[in-house]
Amino acid sequence: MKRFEKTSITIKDIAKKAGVAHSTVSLVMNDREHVSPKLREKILKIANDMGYMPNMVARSLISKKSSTVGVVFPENPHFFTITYFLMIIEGIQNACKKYNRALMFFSLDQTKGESYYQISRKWLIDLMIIMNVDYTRDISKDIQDLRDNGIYFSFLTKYLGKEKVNSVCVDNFEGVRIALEYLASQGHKRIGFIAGNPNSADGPERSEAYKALSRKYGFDQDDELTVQGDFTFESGEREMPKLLTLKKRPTAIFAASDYMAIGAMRVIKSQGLSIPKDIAVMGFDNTLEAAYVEPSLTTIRQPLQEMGEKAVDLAIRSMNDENFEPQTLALKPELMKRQSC
Amino acid sequence: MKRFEKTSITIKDIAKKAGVAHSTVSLVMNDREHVSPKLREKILKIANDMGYMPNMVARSLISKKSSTVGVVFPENPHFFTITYFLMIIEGIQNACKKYNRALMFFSLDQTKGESYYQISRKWLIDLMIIMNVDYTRDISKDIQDLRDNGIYFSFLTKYLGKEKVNSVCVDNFEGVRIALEYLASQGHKRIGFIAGNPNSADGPERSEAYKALSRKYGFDQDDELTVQGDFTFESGEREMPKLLTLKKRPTAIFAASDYMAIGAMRVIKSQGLSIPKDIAVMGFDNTLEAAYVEPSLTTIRQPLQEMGEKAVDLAIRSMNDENFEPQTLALKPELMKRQSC
DNA sequence: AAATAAGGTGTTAGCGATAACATTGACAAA
DNA sequence: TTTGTCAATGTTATCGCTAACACCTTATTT
Repeated sequence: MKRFEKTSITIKDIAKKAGVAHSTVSLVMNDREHVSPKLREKILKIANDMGYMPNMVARSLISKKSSTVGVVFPENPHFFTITYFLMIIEGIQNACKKYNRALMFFSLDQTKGESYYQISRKWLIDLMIIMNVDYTRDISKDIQDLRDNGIYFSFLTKYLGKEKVNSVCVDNFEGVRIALEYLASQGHKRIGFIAGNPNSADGPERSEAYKALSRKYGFDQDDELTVQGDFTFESGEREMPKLLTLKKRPTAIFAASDYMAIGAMRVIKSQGLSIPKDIAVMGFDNTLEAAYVEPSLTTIRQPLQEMGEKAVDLAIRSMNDENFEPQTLALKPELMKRQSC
Repeated sequence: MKRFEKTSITIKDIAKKAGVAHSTVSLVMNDREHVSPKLREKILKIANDMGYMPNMVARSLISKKSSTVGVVFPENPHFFTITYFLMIIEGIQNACKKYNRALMFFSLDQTKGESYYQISRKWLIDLMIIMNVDYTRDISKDIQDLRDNGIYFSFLTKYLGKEKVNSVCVDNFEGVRIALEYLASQGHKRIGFIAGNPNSADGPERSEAYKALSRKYGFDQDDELTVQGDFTFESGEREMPKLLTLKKRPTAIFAASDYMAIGAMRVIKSQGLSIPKDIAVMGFDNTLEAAYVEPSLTTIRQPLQEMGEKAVDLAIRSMNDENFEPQTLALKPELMKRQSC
């Protein structure tokens, strides 16, 4: 055995020292029955004295599952600097602590060409959180593969496919309603709307909610009041001038994301206009930056940490309960009153 | 074999189909020699057709190393919402892509009581990035354990112990110099300094640089011009009033972190004072928020992404080259001129 | 033409753990 | 005493993969 110069303490070492079979040690380590309390004590003591650490990899191999949570996130090169995702990850991390699992990250970019299932199999991950869905490709097959192989997962964002899957999202309709109600209560009647990424799940949903509700609240219905962004700061900066140069300027702007709202604010301020006196601005998400901008951004809070945590919870429940029906959790948003409205 | 109902494609399946031994398939999969090009082609084709994915866990077990990078981060409960760390993680993530490794996260909180080495052994991680060091406990032993067991690692922040280890940090002295030079060039002579966490590596270093250089640039030397923060927003908010109520008010504030600078700015603005007209503010770090606050924060940029990437690079080099001397990389900071000065 | 080298490929033994199954032994029932 | 039962352990076979080594071909050398 010269191949491995250094070997760490294994159950065999413990077994030898305790004068028992290694399988007995395994039973003790897994808190299973059929071991007398006295022997159990003895083995635990020896294991502790020797500084035994279970080898999770060996465990994973035999059990065909690693006790990790795999998070698959989008191809976006600057994923990690988007605080929106970060706050979700914090929630996932909390859940991992709770369930005593390690956390692994996969960017689809990195694993180019590999499907969710392939990633999971490669690393024996039995629990996946899929952070967004690229709706330009069909993922029914991916889902089927995961299902067929006993891999439990949740989507983070609403899943738009036909399948019943675990997914956690925010109640966009309610969020938009709260936002518009607040704007209405402030006396606004003419609202500019900056829509979000049409290829996402949230973008169209918020747009539709806006369309439906703006009528209800008696806002002006001109088409030119809606411009198309993609959730990014830059798109807010790009689209805002279109709204500012309208013959009849809106008195308030509702952006489908904080980033777009912040981009829009920058344009508004650069025109020498005052927020909220000349134009009020309302965002959506409550990312970290919302509290830091000047004036601070009134926005709709998504419970992002909670969403991350719940996504893991759902997947765990699916795993533990055969009969658990995959479900979509739409969490309630909340109005964050700040200075921009 | 009823224990495992479903089995995914293994090298044995491929070997059987190709009519060779599974070890030959292994050679092909690992791009090793001693396989004729023709056979290699054939095996690769079959593997591809069957949708073969190597089982990284089995690979890890036999080779005693998983091709992952383990990132150990501090106990801080809100770690993930601190953009400072996030930008570093983005760099680490980039490096992982480069070296084709997966990324695992461990919060020390989660793995309470486990040492760096124990974590690494548990998951067979042979490459670790240690995100901060709690200098209140001795980690010489941890380092020795890692070394003894062939685990390569880098610290992210300057390592203050005696051992020679890989570590990546920013050149704090140079950063402070650039900051103070700029303030001096703006005509400031009376500068308030908000110091950072004294238990970190960066805090004291920046304080000392400030002490040494403020004299050189001819700034006022009153002790009361320095207050003690801990890098957080709250500490900036807490300490700023002490500087504002000095008999002779400073004309500029230099905070050892952006978060403290932003906290200080909030206090200054709440007093009806104008930034930078009444008081200029200079930060340190260039976290995401610096660009969003109003007025935007002039600060010293730490190349955070680059630091994360370099930390992995160093560890990899240690691994690949027996003779590579562990080293400390002090990256050059950069002045980000914005509106607050 | 025989000996040697060198390239390909198969055989086999683990890595550290779990789990099915076999075995042992103590104690109760017959 | 004999048999049966069941709890407590031991034996052994994998998990999917890598690597040492044996073996069998072919080229190359003399």
